[in-house]
Amino acid sequence: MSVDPNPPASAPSDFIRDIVAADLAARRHTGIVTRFPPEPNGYLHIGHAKSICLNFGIARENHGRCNLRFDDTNPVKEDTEYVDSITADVRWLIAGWADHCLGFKAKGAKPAATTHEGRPDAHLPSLDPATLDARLAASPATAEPFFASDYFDQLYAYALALIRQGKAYVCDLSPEDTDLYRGAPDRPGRDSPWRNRSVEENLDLFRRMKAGEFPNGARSLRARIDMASPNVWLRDPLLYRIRHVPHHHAGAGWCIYPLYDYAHCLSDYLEGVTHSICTLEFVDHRPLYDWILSSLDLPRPLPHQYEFAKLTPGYTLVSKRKLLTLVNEKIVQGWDDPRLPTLSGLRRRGVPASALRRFVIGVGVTKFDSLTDIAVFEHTVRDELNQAAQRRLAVLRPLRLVLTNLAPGESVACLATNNPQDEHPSTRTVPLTREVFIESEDFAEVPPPKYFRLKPGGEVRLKYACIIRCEEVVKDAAGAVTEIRCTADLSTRAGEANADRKVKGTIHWVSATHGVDAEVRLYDRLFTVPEPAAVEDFLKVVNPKSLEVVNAKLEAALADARPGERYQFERLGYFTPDARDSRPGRTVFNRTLTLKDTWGK
RNA sequence: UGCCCGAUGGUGUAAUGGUAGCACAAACGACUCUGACUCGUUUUGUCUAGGUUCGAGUCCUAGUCGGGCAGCCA
Repeated sequence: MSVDPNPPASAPSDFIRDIVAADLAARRHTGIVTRFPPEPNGYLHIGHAKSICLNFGIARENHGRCNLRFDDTNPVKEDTEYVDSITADVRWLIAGWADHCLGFKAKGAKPAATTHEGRPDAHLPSLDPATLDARLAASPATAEPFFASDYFDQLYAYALALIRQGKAYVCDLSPEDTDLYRGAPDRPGRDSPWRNRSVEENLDLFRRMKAGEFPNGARSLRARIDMASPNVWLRDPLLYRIRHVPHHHAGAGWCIYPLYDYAHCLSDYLEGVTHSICTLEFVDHRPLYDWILSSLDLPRPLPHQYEFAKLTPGYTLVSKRKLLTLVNEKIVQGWDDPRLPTLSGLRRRGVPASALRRFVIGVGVTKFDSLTDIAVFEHTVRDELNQAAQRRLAVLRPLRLVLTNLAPGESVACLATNNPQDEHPSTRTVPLTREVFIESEDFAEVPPPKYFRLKPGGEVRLKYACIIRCEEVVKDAAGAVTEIRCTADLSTRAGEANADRKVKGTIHWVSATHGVDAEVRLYDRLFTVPEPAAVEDFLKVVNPKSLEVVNAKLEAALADARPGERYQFERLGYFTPDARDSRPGRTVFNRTLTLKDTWGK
């Protein structure tokens, strides 16, 4: 026996992981199965990332699995477009981290009738995740995520069983009357007049509901629990409603659809889920989750529900409805707009999945609703990108600068470091020419205090090149600066006699003759306040400067940058080619984040 | 005036009856061919009141404050 020389650094611990560990220690389960259960009615966002990382994280720490399951019990709001985007987003987020825990099933598979310890059962475990990748690579059409709608037959059978036990009944109350009979949180409800129908009548009516004999809303199947319960979710909650609409995954065979509370716990059971982790608003539903499962004669260990506080990051929104408003009102340009906290938006913006994971894992898991400082997220992204991003020179707002002592055709080769964070950094050559562009804010005719960039008569170093002195400022008729004329001291280049001469400022630049033009999109926070969700009209606090488009000058090496690559434009920030709008020969860059700026503006 | 959940620096969290720690943020300083990175220093905290205990952020009681719950949404 040897001790692991490299135990995982600070393995995360929280109240849910403690429960999982205790369950394992007590041998309540032989393996851990979690699930991530989105409804396919919108795009995944950073809040979902926390849930994904929690569920997949627990699976990977315990050599378990996490099933991706679509909670698709309401066909009127759902669409396969979302199934596809959600599947892609999840796989992107966990790639290289928890792929080996991803629970998928064989395409078209449904729960199989089995027996467990001599008792009848139904079960749909996941495919072995270890072979899933190979399977998907060889034949993508043979595996798919789980769908609650694949359990409709089994769920129907369970409903019949509940009816036979007198634990469910068909209710003829209209939706309005159902509301009235439910009472209020501080006032008990009243029994439905249909609560005491015979088992035979309930069976007959429920079969006829399924057969399509009744219109939408005419009847429902309800659990028979307690109309006076202080917990409103126990006041004979609906199990099935009538909806004469086809289903995007299950097809046209159904006109009754189960509700969340009924479908979710049983879906967990059918898949062999051990720990069903959801957000705080479901705490009140837990007794119902347990009631349904314990009311049926289920032979395998029952899953249990645990709740945690969802992630609420500052300066943004994570409400599907409000996100949809931003998209529909054209405040942003789609679900994958880089300003949105959607996973597709963050990906397009250039945020690495690894940084997103580190962030959502780092905020911790508690039962306390909190507002997470977006600076923590930004710090995490900068930290990852600082390590990984290649450095390049780019000028966002060009100002022409002429080096008067260089000849017009002259080109001085300068060695630039690709990434100083690398242990053995590689280099590239950038050409210094008579005319270059510098950042217009790196010159000030009347410099503010402590300004150590270029000013009349002042000196500054051109990064990777040499020290220059500002000799002359050229202006147009309106008095605006159009050109700076300087002399270059080539003896201060690396390797030359005066290479070590110090000047306070170093600025970036791009050769006017070798540089290329590019559209660069400068993104900023979408909202001007830390908690836009708390504002009456969130559209009033949209940041009018959340996107600025500039025509930038880039060093030539950037001409064939590809989507997926990430760069640091020195002294400016992190940028990535836009995957949607870039064309060969015309790369569009998105700014992921600026560099931290302790000098301020 | 029902039920449920919660409360630790500015923010997010850790401490599982025994030294209140970490990260971010902020401030100052060092370094610097990125005002980045890195490094150093500093500021700020257990909601209140009782109780149990040698000892309480932790356990108990009461209160205060905050959040959730009355979809045929999830």
